[in-house]
Amino acid sequence: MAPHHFSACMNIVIFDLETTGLSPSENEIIQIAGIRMIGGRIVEEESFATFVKPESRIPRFITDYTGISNAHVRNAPQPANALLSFSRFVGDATLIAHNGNRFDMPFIRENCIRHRLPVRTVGFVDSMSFSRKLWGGRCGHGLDAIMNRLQLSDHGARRHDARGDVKILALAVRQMWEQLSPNFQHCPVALGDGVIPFNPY
DNA sequence: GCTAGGCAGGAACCCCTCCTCCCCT
Repeated sequence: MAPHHFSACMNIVIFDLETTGLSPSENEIIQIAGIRMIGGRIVEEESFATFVKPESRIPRFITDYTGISNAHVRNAPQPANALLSFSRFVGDATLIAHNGNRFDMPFIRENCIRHRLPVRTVGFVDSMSFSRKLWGGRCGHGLDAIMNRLQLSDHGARRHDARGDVKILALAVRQMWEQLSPNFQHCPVALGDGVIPFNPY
């Protein structure tokens, strides 16, 4: 089997979560979306998206922010099932999320604990690292700032819906990666670890 | 009309610790 850091750059899943708030220990996941990128090519037809049914109601300000209402999640899978589906989609890919070191990965980890899901380790890269490496520490590294610098439009995607954000993030990652390592032969920023549910199938 | 938790980078300083800001919903 190829070393982890090699396959890491070939098979990537860029993903995003929408939640009921900012605290991984207090708040709940309401949407997961992912899109695959192989060798720098975004594979649109290999996309993943699901709403997730939270135990509590979605606060009004979250519905205003994300466009996701209680009606959207009424018949959605429970968190454990949604996370297991996501894990199957991920396979042995390396994950990328924006500010995922502090937000998305802790949310997944907390949910695995909360719902007693066994976990497995996957490679993880925070896409903010690409921006810091390219543009340094003085400018902003939020997705909006990166979109502006790359002159990326939202391509009609709805911002703050995971399906829209993940498409935009994939384009941004592809461009930033290309500027740092044009052949996509290696990952130009630090590769870390994360956990997602272990899926027995 | 509204909220909250924490990593990483930089400074100051010699190797860690502290601080502040950022960014995600």
